[in-house]
Amino acid sequence: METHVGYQLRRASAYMMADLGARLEPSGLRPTEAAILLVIHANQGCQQGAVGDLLGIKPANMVPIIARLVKQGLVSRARADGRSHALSLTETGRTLAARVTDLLDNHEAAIQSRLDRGSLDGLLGSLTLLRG
Amino acid sequence: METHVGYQLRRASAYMMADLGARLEPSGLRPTEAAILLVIHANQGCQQGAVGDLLGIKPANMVPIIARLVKQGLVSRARADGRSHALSLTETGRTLAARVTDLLDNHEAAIQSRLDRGSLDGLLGSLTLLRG
DNA sequence: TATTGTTATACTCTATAACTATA
DNA sequence: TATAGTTATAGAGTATAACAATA
Repeated sequence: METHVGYQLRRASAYMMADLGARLEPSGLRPTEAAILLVIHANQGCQQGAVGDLLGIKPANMVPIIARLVKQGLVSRARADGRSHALSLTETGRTLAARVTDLLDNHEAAIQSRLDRGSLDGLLGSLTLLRG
Repeated sequence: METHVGYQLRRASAYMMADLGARLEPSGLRPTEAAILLVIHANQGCQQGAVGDLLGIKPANMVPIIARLVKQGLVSRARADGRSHALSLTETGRTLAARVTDLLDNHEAAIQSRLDRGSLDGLLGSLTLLRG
């Protein structure tokens, strides 16, 4: 299996997700929730569907995730028009987003410390080509 | 998110798993089952726990997977000692393994066609460094 | 008619804890 | 005591189909 890119990709991704999940634990967020929080933070007032499109999450799966973030007091929804909601972070949400950004930076630093600069750039380029 | 290795890894892996799942459909196997089938094929008589160790699958999760492969008539178990089973492929299992190998080769070829030789080698090297 | 979001549901993979049987 | 496997259960992420409300 060592020369199978697909398999190595899967194993590396699984390892990273486990690392990220552990690092995010103090935030109380799961990886997907953390990603959504940061996307909303960077795009205040965005629509739910747009966030899903950006992260590759189907509309049907966005619903319970957003509902939980709202319930936790991190995200607020304002009626944009009759069928869409504008999402933004609450004060609590913004504070947590800053914390999550730090945790995620630590995670990325841990990954990147295993590779030299050239390998990192090459890896990012290759992954982008494989992404879809 | 474009410069986050962890995130790009996750997206690339998800895309690949979807592709692999679709390509394996005619075999009736899921990606994890296909990997196990090929490992047993390459290691006739191996123990269940050894397969799990190799693929990073916990013992508790191996149980239903192997049970299903046995039920499908692809894998047979022989008592090795009182507590371990030696796994091997049935005739049907070997035939399917050959087919699965072809499907997996197609999958890998599709991935690798997006990268040049140097990028591919670099990617495999980097993924190995990140794997654990 | 097309868009936005929702409900309900199922599947795949993974994780932990507690257990049996054997060595 | 340690090993191999098992049972039961939960969680996280993703998928599809059918639907309501709005534009």
